[in-house]
Amino acid sequence: MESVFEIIAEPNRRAILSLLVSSEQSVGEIERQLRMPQPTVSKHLRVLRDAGFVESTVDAQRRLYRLKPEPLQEVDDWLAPFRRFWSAHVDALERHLERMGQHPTTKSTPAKGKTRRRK
Amino acid sequence: MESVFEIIAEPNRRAILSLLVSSEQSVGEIERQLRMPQPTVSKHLRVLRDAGFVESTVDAQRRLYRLKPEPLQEVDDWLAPFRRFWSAHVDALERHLERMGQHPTTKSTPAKGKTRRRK
DNA sequence: CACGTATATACGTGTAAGAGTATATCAGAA
DNA sequence: TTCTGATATACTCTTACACGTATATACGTG
Repeated sequence: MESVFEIIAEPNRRAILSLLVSSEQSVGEIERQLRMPQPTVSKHLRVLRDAGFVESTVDAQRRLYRLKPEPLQEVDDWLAPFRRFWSAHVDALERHLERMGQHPTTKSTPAKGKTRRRK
Repeated sequence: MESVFEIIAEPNRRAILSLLVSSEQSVGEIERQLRMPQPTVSKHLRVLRDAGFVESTVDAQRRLYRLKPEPLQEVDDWLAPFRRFWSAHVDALERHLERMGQHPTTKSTPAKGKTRRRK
């Protein structure tokens, strides 16, 4: 499995991680909320645990899984250089649109702050 | 190929992206710097281009590839909730270490306060 | 034109990973 | 102990994808 990027390439695993960001969950809770078969959940949790994305504690027959920050921070670190790159790009684009006096995609961006867009 | 996460799961593609963050490069330059066979480079560039990670312009026989920000921003956006999560965690850890009177990662603050509390 | 350089694509192959099903393990209740 | 609920693992099957090799396309130069 190797890298953290391969781990989060799997959609179900990303779903599980997103679910755990709010609070810890048991396997059954994950299973029900994400509507995926229990072995699937367990197998993905195994992968996530081996890679350090989650940890678990035992509560009677249940296992409670919770998030661990390090691996995703690694992804975040990898993104750092690109973040610098695209903020420069956004600035350039804004200056360009400014000179053009046009706002084709954004409708009069209110004020300051980073203009984050989502697809 | 679907998602941006699957695209960046491939180590060679990440290497190419990292290379392009500094400036645009031709296929041959990428090939030489990363020491990978030319068809490999071209194929990965094809994937990256189809996914919107890069764009290319023609310069005689060469094609110059450069980075496009949007897909990686998508990754960055997905990371946002987790960032909030782990910054809370770092704070908790720091408070905990504070109570323990230890600073394993930061070199400041010599051993002061013997508040040996356990959780 | 022919030739060399630069890049793209086609084809065949191996391998790994996810899905589904069945079963094993383990804890608690009766 | 036996039964039930909760979770983990084993096994098979299928598919996707990365790779290597070969070839095609395109451009520039002699």
